[in-house]
Amino acid sequence: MPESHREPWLPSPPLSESELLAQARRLAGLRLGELARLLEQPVPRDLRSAKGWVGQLLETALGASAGARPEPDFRHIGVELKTLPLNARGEPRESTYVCTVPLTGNTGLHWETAWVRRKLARVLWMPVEAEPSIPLGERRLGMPLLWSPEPAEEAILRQDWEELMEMVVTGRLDELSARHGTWLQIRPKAANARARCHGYDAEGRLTETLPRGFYLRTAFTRRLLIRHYRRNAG
DNA sequence: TACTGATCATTC
DNA sequence: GAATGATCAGTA
Repeated sequence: MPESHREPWLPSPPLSESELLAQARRLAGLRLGELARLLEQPVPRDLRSAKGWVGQLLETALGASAGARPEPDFRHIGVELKTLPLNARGEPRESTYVCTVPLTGNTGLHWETAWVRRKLARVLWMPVEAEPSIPLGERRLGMPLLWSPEPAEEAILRQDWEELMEMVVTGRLDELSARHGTWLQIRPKAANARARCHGYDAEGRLTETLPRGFYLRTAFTRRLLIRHYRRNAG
């Protein structure tokens, strides 16, 4: 993060993990309004019509590749950026979107090559205050965490993924709900409930269905925070 | 009040 | 339309 100056600040993509982490650490403690001012961006009145604003602000500040491409945010170093909205107690307020659920083209798919696994292989978590009572521009960024799943964590994520994808490939889309999965869940991911994409029904026929995404439950990210930020409690 | 299902903005 | 960034908001 630069000292206060008057020229536009245009961060470039980090060349290494350590460079990315160092830059992220410089952002810790900043308020969103301060960061927005450095990047010469307006602060929305609230997030109702700007739900992705915080994440996109951080992408810009850290030099992530913009856009909606299905790639890691920092492609050449294979790191995904995730903001983690925290309540007043320092706990995650929301689940974390991971990626779209592939409803077709899943023949021969394995965990080892699954997009979920690749996305979660290396994540830069950026905690950010998200109490509704705090004006958006006043909310502070927390200390980042560069994270990879531990083997025991990945085993459970894998189990969740395999159970969920088993329902997808057998066409039991009507049974798919957010209630399945220990840490990973599948929920709607669409502009609205009328949105449609292709999937398979139980008879193996192509059908129209609601687009869905993989999400990490707050139980997972809460545990992650405890383990990495509170040694005495972890 | 936690959680699930719904929704918003933008890019490709 | 499908992917990204997520939070909203009704209800169990």
